[in-house]
Amino acid sequence: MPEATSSADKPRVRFAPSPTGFLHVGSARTFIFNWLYARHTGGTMILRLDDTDVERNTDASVTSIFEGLKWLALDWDEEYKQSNRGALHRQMAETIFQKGLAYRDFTPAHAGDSEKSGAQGTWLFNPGVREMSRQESDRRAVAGEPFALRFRVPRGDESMWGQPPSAVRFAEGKLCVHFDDAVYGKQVKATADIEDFALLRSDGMPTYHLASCADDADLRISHIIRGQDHLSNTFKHVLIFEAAGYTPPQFAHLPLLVAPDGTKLSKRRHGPVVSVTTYRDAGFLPQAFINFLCLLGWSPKNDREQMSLLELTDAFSLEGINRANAVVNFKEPATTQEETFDPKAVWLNAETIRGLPVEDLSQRLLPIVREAGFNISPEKMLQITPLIRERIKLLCDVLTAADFFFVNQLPPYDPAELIPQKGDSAMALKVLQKAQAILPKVDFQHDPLDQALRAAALELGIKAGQMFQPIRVAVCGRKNAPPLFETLAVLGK
RNA sequence: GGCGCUAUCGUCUAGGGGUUAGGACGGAAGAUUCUCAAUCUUCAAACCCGGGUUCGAUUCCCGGUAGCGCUACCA
Repeated sequence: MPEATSSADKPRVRFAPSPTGFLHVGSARTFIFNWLYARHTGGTMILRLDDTDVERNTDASVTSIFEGLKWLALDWDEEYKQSNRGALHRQMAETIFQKGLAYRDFTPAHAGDSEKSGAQGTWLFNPGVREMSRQESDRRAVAGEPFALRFRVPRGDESMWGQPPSAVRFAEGKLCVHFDDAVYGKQVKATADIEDFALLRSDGMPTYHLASCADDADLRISHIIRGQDHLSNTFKHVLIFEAAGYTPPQFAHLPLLVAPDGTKLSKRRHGPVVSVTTYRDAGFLPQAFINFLCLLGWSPKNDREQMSLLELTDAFSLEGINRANAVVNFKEPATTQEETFDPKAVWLNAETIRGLPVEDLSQRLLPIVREAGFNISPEKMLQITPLIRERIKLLCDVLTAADFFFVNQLPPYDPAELIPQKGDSAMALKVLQKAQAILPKVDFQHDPLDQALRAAALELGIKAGQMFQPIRVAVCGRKNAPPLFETLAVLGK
């Protein structure tokens, strides 16, 4: 397929969060997929705040979204706010209304809502209002009676839907709405199963469906890549686009991210593990986090797992997206502090850390160490970094892996730890005395330390390991630590 | 209740009418190393159920079941 040369032919995609909560991992993945698609195709990435729900919008949420996106360090080319575009939305509503494809509903909100769904079956419209004459409708509107504007979903008695190409046509004897999803394939739904949804609320504010479509049309969005929870809404959106005289864009719905219990991710139920900033604060690298999210619901189909942003961009395609929901395999936090992240995310992070140049890693580690109250120099940090690089999975692990480099006084530890394998406290004492005797004379470099301590072990008639362990514990305060000679060299006399 | 979507190891996934059903994480065992980590080797672990179609279905079709989504003047 020849590349489009005019920018008008390039894809335009958008990420459109509604600021009613913090940025969660599912939204982050939607952003990432949109971004990847835009960058892969040389298209345009748009960020649009879908803030039509005045009641539930919060500034804290807006902050959380920007904070999360800033950390991911993925950019966008254009930015919009729906609340600034009300005129556009109302204009589209007016257009649809004037075509006779929408009508005023003077029924008070929520009246008899318990009857709308449930055992009674599908609710389609409030009785009587759909057939109300234009004269009466106008009269009551002029009189100031509040109304919602509802879409007149074709029920088989309309003629205005005839002009091709229309998504509304008969299939198996039923009037149906059709569209082709890039992920889920051909989708068909009988209009008899679509209710007369609202376009405008009685306070004049647009609903999500209207605002979203009006903006997508106005911004010339070519591909709508979003969560699968919108798959059934898409029939309504197709209807809106066509009623307003636009060709619907290409849709691509993403499988949902769910919790290990199969339910959708929610902060209330599952805690902070669903929030992007939690991963940031726990010491994930944005690259690893992006990598992890990409593997949820998408596959390059060649067994590749660790991939750079460039490789992901290069490999990304809508065809690689699969259809089944994916579990984010975190463990329910047993204690309040313990976050047990998806093991694969942690592994990917550890791999990414290992792949980072020492200088970069050191630079990222330094602020964490300083934040914890240790005034350590960048030079020192640079020396420490290679010793712990293979021993940390999250950046914050630096505080537990390298603690003894930072403190003047080791916290108390069990003296029994000093006793070497197959040895006793007498041996430990012997070793430490020997070390005390010889170390002051040794040059604190790897090779001299190695030679001196091995020689000492030989002299004492014990194994090298038995020699090293008491020293390690005395120096580090625990048995498990980086290699001894390097550690001593960095620590200095 | 109605409508829609989905179903491969514990998890993420590859595959596809005939395969020893592949990879990764996690788990187990071993090797290596001054401990730990890293690394390497090995092992256990899956096609939801029932019908069809077919010489042959995990794969295609239908039904069931389960999960999820939508069914608001929320998004």
